Formats: sequence, structure tokens, C-alpha cells
Amino acid sequence: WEGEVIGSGARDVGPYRQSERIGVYNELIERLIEEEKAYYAFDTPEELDAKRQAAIAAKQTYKYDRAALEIPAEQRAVRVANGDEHVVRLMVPAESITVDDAVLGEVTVAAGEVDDFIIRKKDGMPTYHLACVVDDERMGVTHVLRGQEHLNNTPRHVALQKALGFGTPVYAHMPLIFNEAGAKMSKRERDGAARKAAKDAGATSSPVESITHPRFSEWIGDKKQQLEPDQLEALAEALGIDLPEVSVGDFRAAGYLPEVICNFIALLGFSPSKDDAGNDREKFEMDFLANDFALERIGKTNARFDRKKLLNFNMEAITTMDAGVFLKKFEDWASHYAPRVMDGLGAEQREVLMGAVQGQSKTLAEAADRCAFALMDVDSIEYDQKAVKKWLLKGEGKGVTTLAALRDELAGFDDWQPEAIHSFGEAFGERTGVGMGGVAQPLRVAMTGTAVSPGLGETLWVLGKDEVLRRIDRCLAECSQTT
RNA sequence: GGCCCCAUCGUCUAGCCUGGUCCAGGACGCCAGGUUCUCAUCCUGGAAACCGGGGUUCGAAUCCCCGUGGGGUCACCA
Repeated sequence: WEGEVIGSGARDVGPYRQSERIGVYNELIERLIEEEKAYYAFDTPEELDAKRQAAIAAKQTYKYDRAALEIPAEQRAVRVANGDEHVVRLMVPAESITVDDAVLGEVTVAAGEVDDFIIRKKDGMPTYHLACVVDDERMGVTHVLRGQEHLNNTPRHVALQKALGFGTPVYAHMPLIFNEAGAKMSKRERDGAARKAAKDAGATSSPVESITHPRFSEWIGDKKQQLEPDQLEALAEALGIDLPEVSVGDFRAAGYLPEVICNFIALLGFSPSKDDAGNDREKFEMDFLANDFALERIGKTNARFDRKKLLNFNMEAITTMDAGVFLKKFEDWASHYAPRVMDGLGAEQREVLMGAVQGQSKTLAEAADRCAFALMDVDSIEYDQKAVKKWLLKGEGKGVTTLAALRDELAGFDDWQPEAIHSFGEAFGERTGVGMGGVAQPLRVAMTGTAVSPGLGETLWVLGKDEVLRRIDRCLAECSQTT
């Protein structure tokens, strides 16, 4: 794709492939060599590795020993001309290097700490360090914001910039983000969770076809093994667990809103200015971030990714947004991640159900889960025995009696609208003295097999009267069997 | 191990630069009540922290030093 030039000033943006920029790099490398700020080196990887090992064994820090400089310069040039394999190293001056970081302040490394690192590999390609410095300069990069894990590279880059006569951009090293356990967030976490669940379930062979038996055994016995993403997801579903999200894609699939993810991550290591009441501002729109973001307000300490707080942010965003917006967002999400909901429900049904479920869902995935009852067939309902006992059988079948009476009245009830159904339920509860709870809970068990569902009116409405009666009938039949 | 970075409630943080207004504020979580047709919300209240030790100062969470702890990084990878 073509880069868009932002900011001011004419700049050279692109090409973007290192292979297409090789001429740019080589021109500068040649210049450094001529100025004796860089030199050819012929050490083999084996030789270097041996020296490295020796340094470790002697508990010393390994630094390149400039062995190549023992060879006279003319000889080196001849060897290169003859086509000998070689790399190019930067001749790092024996002086301390200070990086003025916008977040961390001045960071100084003593003279001699940075060794003569390689700037061009033997295959002729630049190393990351050179490409980075050259591209930033050529493309007019003014600010470099990156993770603190790169802090140690920065003195090298500054040394290179000096050698090349380039300016130094503003550096800002951001705090790192870890998971709850204090470790780096990595895909292995997902394997770990699935492995634990599989072991807990006592699985000795794969419950999923896509994973062969030998592969499964290998994976379950070796913490370092990782399954393919789709295998892992299939396995998680078979085991009935949710995998921990580690990538942005995982969070999206799990029903987190992009703007919430952004908001939350922005808050890790950064805090906006206070509001007029003097309280911390935590939940904000992207345009607020764009205006209020400042390097000065980035902290120095690493942060842990708190899933519960993210969930709270997501819940608040969902429950407080406009109903129309929520419906739209849900449908966009569902058509990608929960197509069954889109296929199984009509537009009007989705609208009513989303209206009922918006206020009680923490994620889009949860909103979809809450619709599951409407997608299944009467005969596939599985009854939660605890719920059946509590709401139908207990008290000499009080619930069953209520349900049977409700069935009779519902059969003759024709104002089939959510609010009307709800009012009917309330009136019935009042009239019979069982209250709304006594009406709603037995009906929930009949409709879903569980004591949980969206509001009663919406729940019955979305199923339609005929289906409601069918579900009551089957439920009553089940109850008479158990008694 | 060398080098570099960091250190406030369980977690994210405000405060630190420009010492006193901080017996340290907010948010998530947690605990206890309350509201609610279920779940989830929602409301009210509560417990909860300046890593340790030395300085400097009338006074230190705030400045300095040491210790301890945590993290990062040590490639012909990016």
C-alpha cells in the first residue's frame, strides 16, 4: 500500500521493502567505511559463538573483540573484492552515550558498553538497527514510541545516527504490559488453559477430530507444545471452557468493543488529567484521548492486564449505549462471530431480544449466549434439575400447578406483545398470590430449561405463542415423569 | 552474571519534578447491607498502600545515598 504523508515537510516515504531500499543502505554503509566509521569483518558465526560461550563460561560480558581489525585494511578490502563472505560492523567510539527519553528521562550507558555491532549481514541486507535508523531519518520520523524492551537498542541507534550525521528523534519508551500472573501475554497461555482443562477432565485422547491421537498425547505432555489456533478453539469448545484472550483478535471475538479495548489499553501506563471534580478520568472516547494524550503523562512502571476491569469497562459501554447503536454493533459482530444468531432470528426478533439483553450483557458474546434459548428446538431443551426442583417441584409442585394454570390462560391470550405479556404475568402473579417471581421462574424453566432468561415478556414473545405452549407442555410432561 | 529501567491499596493509578493543603484521592476487584421477575445491573457503606534502612530539612510519599525486590536486554531476529 502507499504511505500517506502526514505532518509537514516533503519527505521520502517508501519504498517499504528493505530489499527495495538496499541501494539507500549501501550508499550510506560505503560512506561509513570510507570514513573509517565502519569496517568489514570476516569472523564466522562459529568463531563468534565460541567466543561468546567462552565469555559466558568466564562470567564475563561478551563484546565483539574487533578481531577483524587485526587484519590490515588493504587486505580486508582485497578479501571483499575477492568475494569473501563478510559483514559490516559499526566502529563505535569509546564514549558514553546518553539518550534523552521523553518518559524515562536521561539514560546513559558508559563508554565501551556498546560494542561494534553488525549493520550489514553477510547476505548484504541491513540489520534492523541500520534499517531502522536510516528509514526513520529518510521518512522524517520525529517521534519513536516503543516498548521498554527496546531501551537497550537505543544507544546503538544514537551511535549510528551520530556516525551518519543524522539527528535524533524524540524517544519515548513505554512501560510493558503483563498478564495477571506477571508474565508476558503469549499464545502459550491459551494452550496452558486448554491443557489444564483437558487434564482436569481426565482426557486421555482428543475429544476433537482435528487433533490426532499422537499429536494430542505429545501436546498434553509437553508444556512447550502449541496447537494450531483452530484446533485449540475446537478443543476449548469440546471441553466447555473459554480460552484466555491474548491478542486483540481474541478480545474482539470474545465480544469486547474495539473502542473499549483501546480505552483500556491506553490506561495501562498512562493516566489522563483529572476532570473538573478532581477525579481520575478513566472511561473516555477516542477524541478525548487524541486531545488529552501527552507523553508527560505516561508512567514508568510496568502494568498488569486486569481482565476484570476490562470487563467492567465493556459492560458499562454496552449497557449505557443507545439501543439502536447497540443493535447495529451486535449485528456486525454476530454476523462475523455468531452467525447462528443471525440465521436463527428474524430482524424484529433480534431487535426485541437485544433490547431485553443489552442491559444485562457484559460482552457481545454474552448477549449472543442469552439468545441461545430462542435458537433451539423444544425437544433439545435440557432441564437443569436444580432449577426444576426449586421452581416447579418444591412445595408439593406449586410451580407445576402455576405453570399448568398459566398454560390454560396463555392459550387464550391474544395480545402477543412483550409489554402485554409482561403485564399479563404480573396480573396473574398478583391475582394468584404467587407474585411475579412465582410466575416468571416456572415459565423460564419451561422456556429455557434454566432459571435464567431475558425479561419474561420478551422471552415468550420471541418464541411465539405456539412454541411457548409446546415448551410448557413438554416441561409439564417431564415433571410428571419425575414425580 | 554484565548493563539498563522501575518501586503508592490485591490490580490500574493520582500525588512526586515545584517538600507542608496526604492520618495519601479515584477506578476495578473484594466484603457487608439495600433495590430488582431470573442472571446481570444499580444504590449505600467498609476493609485495603507510600518496599526497608540511612540521610537532608522545622517538616518527606515527595529530594539524596545504600539495600532489597521486580522487569528488560545481552543474535549476521526484528
